Amino acid sequence: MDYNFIEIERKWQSWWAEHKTFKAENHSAKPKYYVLDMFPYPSGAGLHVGHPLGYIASDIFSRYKRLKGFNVLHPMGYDAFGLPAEQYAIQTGQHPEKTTRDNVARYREQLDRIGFSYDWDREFRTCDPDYYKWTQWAFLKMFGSWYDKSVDKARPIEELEAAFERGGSAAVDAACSDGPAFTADEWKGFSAREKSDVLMRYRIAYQGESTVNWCPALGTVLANDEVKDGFSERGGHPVIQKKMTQWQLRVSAYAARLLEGLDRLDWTDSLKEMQRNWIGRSQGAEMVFKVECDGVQHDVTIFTTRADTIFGVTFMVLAPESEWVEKLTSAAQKEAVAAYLEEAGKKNERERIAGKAVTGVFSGSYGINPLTGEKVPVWISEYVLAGYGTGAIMAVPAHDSRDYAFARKFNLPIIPLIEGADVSEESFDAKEGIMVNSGFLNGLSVKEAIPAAIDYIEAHGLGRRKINFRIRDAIFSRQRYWGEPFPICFKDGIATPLPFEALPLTLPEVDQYKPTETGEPPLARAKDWTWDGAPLETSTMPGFAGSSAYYLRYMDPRNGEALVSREADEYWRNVDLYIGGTEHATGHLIYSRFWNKFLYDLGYVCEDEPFRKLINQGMIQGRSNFVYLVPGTNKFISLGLKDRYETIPVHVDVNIVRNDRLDLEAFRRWRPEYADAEFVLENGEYICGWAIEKMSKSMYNVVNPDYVCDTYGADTLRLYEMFLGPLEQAKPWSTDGIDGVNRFLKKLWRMFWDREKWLVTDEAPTPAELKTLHKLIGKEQEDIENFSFNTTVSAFMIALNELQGCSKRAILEPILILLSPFAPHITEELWHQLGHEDSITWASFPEYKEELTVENSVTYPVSFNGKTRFTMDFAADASRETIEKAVRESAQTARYVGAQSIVKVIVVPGRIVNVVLK
RNA sequence: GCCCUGGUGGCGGAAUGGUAGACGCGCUGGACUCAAAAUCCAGUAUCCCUUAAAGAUGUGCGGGUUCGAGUCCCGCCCGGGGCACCA
Repeated sequence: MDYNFIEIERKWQSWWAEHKTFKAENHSAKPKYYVLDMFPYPSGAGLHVGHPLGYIASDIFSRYKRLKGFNVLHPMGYDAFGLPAEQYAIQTGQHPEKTTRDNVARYREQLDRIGFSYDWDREFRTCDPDYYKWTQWAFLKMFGSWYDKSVDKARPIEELEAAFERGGSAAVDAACSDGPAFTADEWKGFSAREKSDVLMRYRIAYQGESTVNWCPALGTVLANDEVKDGFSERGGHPVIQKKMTQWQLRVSAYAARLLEGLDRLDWTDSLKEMQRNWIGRSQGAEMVFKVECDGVQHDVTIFTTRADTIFGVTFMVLAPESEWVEKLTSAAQKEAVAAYLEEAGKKNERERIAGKAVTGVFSGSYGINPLTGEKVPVWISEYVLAGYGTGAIMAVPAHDSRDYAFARKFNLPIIPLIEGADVSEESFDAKEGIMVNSGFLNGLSVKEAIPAAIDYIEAHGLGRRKINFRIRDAIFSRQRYWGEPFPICFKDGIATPLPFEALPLTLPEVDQYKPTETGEPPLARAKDWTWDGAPLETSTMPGFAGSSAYYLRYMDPRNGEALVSREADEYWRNVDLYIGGTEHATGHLIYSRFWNKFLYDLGYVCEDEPFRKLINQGMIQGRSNFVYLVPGTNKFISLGLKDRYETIPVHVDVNIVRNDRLDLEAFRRWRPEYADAEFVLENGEYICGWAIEKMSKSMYNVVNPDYVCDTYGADTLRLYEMFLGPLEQAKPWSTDGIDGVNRFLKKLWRMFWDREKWLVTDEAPTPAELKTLHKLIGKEQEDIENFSFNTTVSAFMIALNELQGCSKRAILEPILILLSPFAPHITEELWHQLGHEDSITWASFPEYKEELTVENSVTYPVSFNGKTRFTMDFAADASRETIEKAVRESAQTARYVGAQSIVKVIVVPGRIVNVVLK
């Protein structure tokens, strides 16, 4: 019998499906383990070999955990709302639902071929109304909640109204947008419209005006994480800053908890660091500067992290968008300021970043340094951001490089405050040194001076300690069709939530998927897009809405009454292992944590962090191949000879190259223009050049997993992707070496079969064979737990080499179990051939016996200077010569260390390998 | 600029502070074969050298700690990723 992987893989894939082998029950006596992949967006291009890397790793771990006796939840689904399907719809008129369904079907087919152990009964798409009902539900809950800072959690909005009733806005300490304070009586006197406006400033999902990223080409707003360097992440279109009223999520209210929660997570340092940067906590002080403008006094609050440098303030700066600008512009400067604002407003974000030009204008007003009483001019400049802190700063050019550049440009004074700091060429930004020119702070180090300055400021009522976060609220509406509709209508212009019974509010049909002529979102095209006579919201939710709580839905995917039942939630709790790429560090992984914490506050889920352990699989890059064309001819030169000709490199499809050798016939067939290509060969072969590039169609380096499954089988693909290198490291795909793992599987097969002859016997294994087996068991266990899958595969190869010719059931059976997470098909087949009825999935991981793996060794006492000083362990086969030499050398070593402290020296032929000290 | 990462043969990559280069690919030679494929066996860091033995040199660079450093410490260089007028 031959190793016919095509037949074997097909057979077991359908067997698993029929027997629902991987169905997870929500009740079990076994301990639970939840393994999740970041679900894919089903694009039209299908999967390439890079996609399954993380899926294979998580599948191996799932199967391993099952062998270890866990009840494993390992689900899969699709993040199906999104831009590409919509843009395809705009071009072709095809409904995104249809495109999505087709793409999902193709993904499913490709995934099925790799033999994943998903519980497909739990599959869903985020665009299924049964699913997005719960996305809409969560939104309504956020709409109906506010954030109480005094207890640090979200609470129902009714409780806020009650508090206003009792004591007005002063009665609560809430995370909210800016607005005027009011008393209980004023609240009671407000109209319905006014009350609604006030509450909107407090809601966790709220509508508010802010500067947003507007992408004209896409016709929609984007969240901060969807913009990279001033261009949209999807499509790469320019993005501009625009003030607009949009739905937003008050993520900023959770900033401190999102930051603090990271300490309890088993994530990589780099990913935690990315989130920390994104959240951007900074500790400092708010200080009030009196500012006089045309004889009128104002109190302007600034934020600084360097309160110690207050004696070096030589000017103040306002952000152009700051509301202070209008109040603090003097009559004399009005024109100049207006001109500056207009100029600044024209620039888009990209130019602002790229230019980094120092620009600004004098406002005409002067502030008073609260400590020195000194008068300093107030300037306006775009280097100060309106959205951070208070939108106003005190400038200390001697110790802040941005202030320094500004001071130089506009000739403002620079006062150094740190002993020995030379500020003639550049500012001294470091937080070290001894303070000078700083009144009561003189003589303190910077680290002492910062708290001392803040203490002084607080004691004199000039300001207070303050922690600022960089993270902004998430813009939650998109002017697009293919997303969740908002369950919100506008009754008399007041945003009103739809009742729960109205969910899911399904997407209406529209005749076209693009915005209307007047620039309204596509949903404005829908007929009768109203609820109870009131117009419905026409924007839809962003992509991250559907992916923020999907891990909860897998626990209980068909529940019509709740996102997840309390029972299911309390059983599965949260994700034990989450595998996916780093690209979601500041998007999905922040939003999910926020969303989960919100649901936790309201008591819908029992864990406040969704993903306990997270592993980032590295990206698989493409390995492109080149042929070298002599321009103007049809002649191609092999790599080693190309320098003898004038050539240009041309990308060649990697699928017709093996081990950098070009398949000449396939090349001639590849393109009509190459049909009569000529080749200059070396040693009868055409050697291609290569380069590591992103895997993409245009570079002809895309490798489809189907191709690998056809030629080598899914088991080879799985093993090979793991063998390629460490899971978390980015690495190029190359098919070089795939033969090696394929050979390994064939070798395994031949331990069972010699052509038609069944080889397995019930003979008892030798000690050496047992030693090999137990070495393998120990190594497997350790490496899998550490996600070191590449060395695990190596360990199998070593074991098989050592066990050559051994066809004993007592050895082969445990090996099949060990290997089954990696190569489930071949092991399942051989397992059944050994006479088992049940799936290998339900076998137990073999028990590890350490005593069977200890190296044979002989212990000798070593004496010198007439005394036995220590013992040495030698390999059993070490020669007399070796031993004598080792003793001589170790005696020298012993003198260095002091012989008494040596307990033993382990020696293998030739050299001392281990000196064990007491 | 700041923060993560990583740097080891021809290639992918192994190495709790203890024989550097496991395992695989590739390459060389051999066996089997009419021949090839498949399979199996042996060799394969560099230098010196006909070869071997024996040396010497070797983990980006320069120092240090240690009986002993790819691994730990200090200072650089280079690649990959993230953040960035965030006061």
